[in-house]
Amino acid sequence: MRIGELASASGISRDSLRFYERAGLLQARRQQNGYRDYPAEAVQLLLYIKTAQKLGFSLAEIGSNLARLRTAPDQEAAITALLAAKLQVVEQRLDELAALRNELQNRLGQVCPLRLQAGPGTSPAEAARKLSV
Amino acid sequence: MRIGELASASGISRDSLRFYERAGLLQARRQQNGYRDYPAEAVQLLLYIKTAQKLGFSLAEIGSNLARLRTAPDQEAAITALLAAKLQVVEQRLDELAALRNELQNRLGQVCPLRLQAGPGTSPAEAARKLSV
DNA sequence: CTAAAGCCTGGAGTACACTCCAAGGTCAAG
DNA sequence: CTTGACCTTGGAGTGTACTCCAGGCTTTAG
Repeated sequence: MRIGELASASGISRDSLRFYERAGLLQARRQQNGYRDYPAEAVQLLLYIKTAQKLGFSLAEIGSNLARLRTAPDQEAAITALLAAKLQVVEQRLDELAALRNELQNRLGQVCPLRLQAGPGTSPAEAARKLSV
Repeated sequence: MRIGELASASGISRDSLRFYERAGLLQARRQQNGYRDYPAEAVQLLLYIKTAQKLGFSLAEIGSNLARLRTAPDQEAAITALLAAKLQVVEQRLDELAALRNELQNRLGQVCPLRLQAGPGTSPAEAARKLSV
């Protein structure tokens, strides 16, 4: 599989794929002509990378996770550990966001969210204060 | 209030405060000697900025939100609209994260999350495939 | 055989949000 | 009157994750 195919199969630009290679996330064999040659599984690996990014992992973190995975004596245990760690991150973010949502809902739940505090001649800074969550 | 005081009161570095000024987020009057002079409300405004950043708004977005706020004919309606927009963003992120959490929990819920698929000689790419959420 | 499409490399550029620095002005304490 | 803390400016540097480009091979289609 050449880089262009992988790019369209994964939805990740050729330039990004080469960038990932420099970052150590994605290896490629080379054909005689020097072209990169990817195994079919690379698509899945990129899917994983994308997901991890969505979860807020940096490429560096993803890379070291993959490296740990490669060298783990018990790969299944390693994967379970990674999943558990991911789950923790996700749940922490969920909590934070839920707290923010509740704050917002409280303020919107009032008939007029600012009526109790607002006076005439409200300054921008005052308005901002009322916006602070 | 001078920049150093505001920095320690808000937990934002002096350099960042000057950066925010260049970005149009934070104005300051000047004293005779040229020193920046901030009103006490600046602390609250920075609190709002921090919160908005946590919510994933870029400084540019935050700046234009503040500008809209400043010029809104009905400031209360404008704030309500901003809060509602924020709430939408937060809820969308909550949904995405919840979906990811469910995926992770499903995989972890199995006695061994990979037992059904794993065989001998599992390659890194295969392992990654199983990690794809 | 030629043209187009695809690949290679190294390096520059971009956007974001800082962060640090040099060179210098201001001010209060000792 | 000096020392040290604090302030000013402009500009350079950092890290992340790309994105684009020039210059030059290789391959494929007609």
